[in-house]
Amino acid sequence: MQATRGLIIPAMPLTAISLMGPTASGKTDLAVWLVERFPLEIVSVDSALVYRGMDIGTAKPDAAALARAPHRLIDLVEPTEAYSAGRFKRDAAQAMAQIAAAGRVPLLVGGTMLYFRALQGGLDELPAADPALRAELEARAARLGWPALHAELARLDPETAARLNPNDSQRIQRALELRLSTGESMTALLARQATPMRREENPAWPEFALFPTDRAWLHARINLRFRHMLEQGLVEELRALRARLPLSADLPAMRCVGYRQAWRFLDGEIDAAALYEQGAAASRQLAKRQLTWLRGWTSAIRLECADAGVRDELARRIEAAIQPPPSLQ
RNA sequence: AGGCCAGUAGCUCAAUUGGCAGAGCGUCGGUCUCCAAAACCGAAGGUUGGGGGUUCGAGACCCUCCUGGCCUG
Repeated sequence: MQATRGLIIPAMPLTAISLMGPTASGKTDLAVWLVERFPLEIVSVDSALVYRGMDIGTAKPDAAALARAPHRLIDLVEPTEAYSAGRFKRDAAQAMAQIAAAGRVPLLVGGTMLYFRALQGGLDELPAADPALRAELEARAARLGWPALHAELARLDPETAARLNPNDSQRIQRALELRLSTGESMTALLARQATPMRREENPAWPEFALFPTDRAWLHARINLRFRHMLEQGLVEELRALRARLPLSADLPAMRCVGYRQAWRFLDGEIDAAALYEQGAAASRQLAKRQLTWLRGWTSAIRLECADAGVRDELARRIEAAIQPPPSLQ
């Protein structure tokens, strides 16, 4: 037990606090508010906020918010680059260590659920992505179709092929990539791992999830927010990025919600009305997938985010987590 | 006022000479081991504008009413 900044740290140190939630659920505002009241420091858990220059469409916190509450793991790479869950796991571990060394507790805030899972131990040690090999597989798929590559995978790694749909391009590509680069099947590589996938049953630190039960409420917020993004110049932001960087539509950054649709608008494929409709719809669908993750995330404490009292509720729980009752000390 | 065209799933539209009402998008649910704001899978949803008629059988043909659009005056 040690005293840090006047707080009693429990014998089992509090390594972090997670704040998860679907897009537009109010995570950032809440996190900034919490940082001003507790010895916390924000680590962004968001696969889109890592891209420099993509500010409007990702709802990146503005300068004022960042001044009040600095965020780690935003603006890490150019939109021409590909980030990854593996890299996030390393970057986040480093950020969390630095925050802990400074006597604060990392507040992990975001909606990229695979990244949260990776942090909780759900990513085994596997070779990183191989861009050249992926490009080769991509080219082959363009010629033969993904079902043909799925058939190939069925010969090289029957177990993995059996659980993948013949159209599941990304996972077929990943499994082939592993098999071709290491000579071993993904099945064999995973079987050798000492640490089984932990999933969400045994979190290493407290997890909170903003979970709106009223879908219409969330949809209204999403629609309004996307309209504001367009008014704030999402299209212009992308136009400038395209002028500055050698971007293409198939880059991960350009497949982000809003940017994909703005790209098609700039190319004249859709009009302004369709840009709004399709962008808002993509955002609603993202939220739905995030909610699907959260439903199965049984260890997280759910908070009704449409409720005005959510702030104080969360503050109370965080206070209790940071400073456990005397009986535990 | 008269004439013409249209009305089918939440939206946009298909449906052979009258023969089991479908698709895309959206919506909902799910999958998820280094692209995850990605990629993929599944489901629900219809008194075919209303009423009447012809027919073994009508989304389709006939009558009538309603609604929208266009043209003419």
